[in-house]
Amino acid sequence: MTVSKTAEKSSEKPGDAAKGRKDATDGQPEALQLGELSEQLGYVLKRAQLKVFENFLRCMASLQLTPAQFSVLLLVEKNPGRNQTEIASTLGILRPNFVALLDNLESRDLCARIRSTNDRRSHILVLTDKGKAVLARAKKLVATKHEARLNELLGQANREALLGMLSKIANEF
Amino acid sequence: MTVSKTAEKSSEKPGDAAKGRKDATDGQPEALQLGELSEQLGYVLKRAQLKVFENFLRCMASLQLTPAQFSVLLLVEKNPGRNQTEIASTLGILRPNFVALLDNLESRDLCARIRSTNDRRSHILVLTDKGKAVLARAKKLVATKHEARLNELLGQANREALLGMLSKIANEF
DNA sequence: TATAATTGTTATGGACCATATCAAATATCG
DNA sequence: CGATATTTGATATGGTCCATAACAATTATA
Repeated sequence: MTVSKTAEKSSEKPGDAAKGRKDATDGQPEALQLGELSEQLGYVLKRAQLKVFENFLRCMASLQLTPAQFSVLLLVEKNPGRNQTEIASTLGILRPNFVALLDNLESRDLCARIRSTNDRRSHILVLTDKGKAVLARAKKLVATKHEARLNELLGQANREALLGMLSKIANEF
Repeated sequence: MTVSKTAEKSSEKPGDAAKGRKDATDGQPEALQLGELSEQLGYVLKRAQLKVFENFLRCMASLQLTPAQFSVLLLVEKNPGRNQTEIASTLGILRPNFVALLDNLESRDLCARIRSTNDRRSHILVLTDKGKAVLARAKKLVATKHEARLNELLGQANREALLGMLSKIANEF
């Protein structure tokens, strides 16, 4: 299969260069070739993560919860009575950076710091009633708007397989 | 190494609370329950992404290339003769933030900005010889150290399935 | 030709992440 | 017991990445 006879090497491959791209006279700007980039797991992983977070924020707009805040509420609900260091470290948040995050949640009356009676250095974390209520609504939003859309896109089985592989990477890589 | 056998059992449920966790007398700090967090795709996705980037940086330590820098080199190699706006935007990098990134690569003589003769506003991007050589070595490192480890962890078929699903999310979500 | 749009760039502010340091409280050990 | 070390929450600070506004030079458009 001989492709073309005259214009074989004569320029106009998608990215030729400084002398001859005429978008003005021509048509579209000719999309770039991603090439090996689309095979790089790190690249695709990052882009997918950004999309998922973006969608998460949209779904949670009415509750004004970021992914990090949501994860804190979830973890405190599941582990009431733990202190800041424990909650922060299992989320991979450094203690200094956890302070402002908690200040925010506490100022919105979603969770509370309680001085521990055992160890008066530490602050025990608990959800307030409002925090529990907001979290319940957040869970519903995530399930119906966020995760549902992922299921729709990938299918239930694929979504679970994806979760399993990502967990493996997160834990064993 | 005398193991005290008296305080073996403490009858504490994992998250009991402010009245009675005695790590001092007891054993381990009792790991927290992730609960629904481990089912949140966004959470697992983010953690996996961090792990993958971290490993990428380790593999590239000898070449001092970040994921972003590597992606720029890959894209410029595949699309020589494009300007900054085109390269940056297909990578999701805003033009202002792309300047410093390019300054870095250019100062290391990995790529070059060339004033276009068509449009003297734009800078055409090309890899230098050194840039091509470094990128070739980088590709080898990524293939043998980075992606190989992922294949080892997931298996070839699963790795490809993972890539496919992430691409779907990145593009269609 | 006058006006609008584009390109690379600078300046700037916000969000997130990491380290050092501190006071208060507790643990450890002589 | 008491001196020292460690832990906890907190502050200060710096780095990186991300986003917006603005600008000069250049090009496109009305």
